[in-house]
This record gives sequence, C-alpha cells and structure tokens, in this order.
Amino acid sequence: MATGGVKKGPWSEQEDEQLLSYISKYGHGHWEAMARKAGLNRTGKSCRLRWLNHLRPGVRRGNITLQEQLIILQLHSRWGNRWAKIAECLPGRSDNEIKNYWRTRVQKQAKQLRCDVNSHQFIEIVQHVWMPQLAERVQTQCKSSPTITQELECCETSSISCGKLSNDSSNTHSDAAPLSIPCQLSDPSSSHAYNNDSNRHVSDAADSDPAWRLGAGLEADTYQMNVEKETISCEDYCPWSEQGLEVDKSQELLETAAWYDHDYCYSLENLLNDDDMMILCQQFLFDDHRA
DNA sequence: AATGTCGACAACCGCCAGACT
DNA sequence: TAGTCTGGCGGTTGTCGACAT
Repeated sequence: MATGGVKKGPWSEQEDEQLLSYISKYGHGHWEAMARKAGLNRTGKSCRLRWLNHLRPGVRRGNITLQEQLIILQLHSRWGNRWAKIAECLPGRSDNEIKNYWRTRVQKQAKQLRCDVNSHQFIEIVQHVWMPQLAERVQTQCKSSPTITQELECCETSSISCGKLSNDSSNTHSDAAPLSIPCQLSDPSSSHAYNNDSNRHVSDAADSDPAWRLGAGLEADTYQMNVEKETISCEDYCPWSEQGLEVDKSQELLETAAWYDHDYCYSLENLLNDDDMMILCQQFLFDDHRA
C-alpha cells in the first residue's frame, strides 16, 4: 500500500509524539486514516507496528527472562511460528520481539549443534534437554528469591496445577509427567507441590520418566556438566552453548535425544487446550512481573 | 586506529482473511 | 457474488553497535 513519498526507516521522536498525541485523543484503529489525520507521512501499517512494538502502554523491552525463554520454547513446540499467538502469552512482549529472539538465539543454538532449527533432532533436544534444564534453572532462581518463592507456593496451591488442568481438559494421560512450567517443577517427592488426588501419579512418573528425572536434575552424572557451572547467564541460557560444548558433546546430545522413549513423553499439547495454556502462562508471568 | 564480522533489533514487504460495499 | 480496502501476521532485510583481527 506504500506509495511514493511515504517516509520509511527509523521513527523520529517527533513522529512518535505525533502518533501518541493522536492516539491519546482519538484512540487507535483505522491506521491508514490515522496516519493521514495525524499528519504522519507514514503508512498505516508502519504506524500500527510502531504503536504495538514501542509506544503502547505496558510494552516491555530488553532482555527476555528465563521464564519467558522457557515459555517461548514451550509454546513454539506447540504452535510453531505463530508469533502473535505466542506473544499473547507473554504480557508486554510483541510478536516481533519473540520472533527476533527465536531467530537470533534459538537458531544460533541449532547452528551450533549443526542441525536445522526445524529438524526433528533439534526439536527433540529442545524438548528433552534444553527445556528441562531451563526449567530447573528457573526454579533454582525462584527458590533463591523469597519473593518469588512465595509466589511459587501461591502458584502451586492455585487451581492451575498440572493434575487439575489435565483432568479438566479430558486428556487420557492420567499419569502424565509434570508440565515444564517452572512453578510446577517442584521436587516430585514434595507432598505440598501436588496435593490433590489427581496428582498422586506424579511421583510414579517422576521415578520412571527420564524427562522428569532430567528436569529434576536426577540425571546428575550424565548432565553434571550442565549444573556444575555457576556462571551461566540468566539472560540467555542454553545447556550446551553455555558449556562451550565441543562437537562430540553436541553429538552426545543428539544421541540422547534420539534415545528418548516417546512413551514417556507427554507434551503440553496432550495435556492442555489452547485456552488453558493461555491462562497458565499469563498467570505465571503476571506473578513473575509483580516481583 | 582501521577494517571486518557478527548479533540484536527495528522496520518493511508480501500474503491472506475478514469486513464492507 | 465479486471487488476493494484494511488490518494482522510471518518472513525478510536494513541498520547500528560491539567485538575481533
């Protein structure tokens, strides 16, 4: 729709002010008309993008937190490249930002492992190595912060526990392994973490499920390299890249993922419907952002 | 100090679906 | 019903700063 003479490129401070001023008076929507009426020599699309990604209230910029990273990985494994949908679960984040995160960080990891980001191999690694490790780190972070710990307990006793949702969503995996959302990744032996009947199978699953054992750090001898190092960045964590893995170690990860027994793999897709997923993520993140 | 490379981020482009006429 | 317009979305490109050589 761009026509000749329409300005492109970075927005100036004055343009931002013009857009903000117009929206504060008349609200947003009807972007093409708005661009004209606000005296902006921009396309409606450009105005919309600027508003959504930078100017709207509550927009969050900067480092993607560990929790957000985990949720992005989780939701991407469920929804694929549906950035806008994923962004709905991350308050204040734009689809553009999530997309950029995926392209710059996640694809970089795939490159390091010498596999395609969309390959089955890489997806396996993300689901069974990266996400459990990330979840564990988030939980460690939560436990080290009293404020977050309080919220964690609040989260655990709330109605969004894994078992309740899995019952409500009529899935058939009554002995499903815990979700990879950190607030549910408490020690499986801890009774207060899963205190209703529907969760009584969790401990059983924890004993036998390699994914759960991995997430809980019980495969310490195999993955000790991942938990020993204390200097792992909290901003952009990845089990293998942070360790500076050599090629043979990367291969080890690939083999580990290949070894994984799918009978034990209960993805969120099997546990939750889309609405439950949204609620779960938003509640989790809302608690986090209050801290 | 100059140059090259890379990563992160902002913005644009093209396609598509829905609303409207 | 067909055509047009608009907004939304995902893919891609451009730009800039940090870092390495």
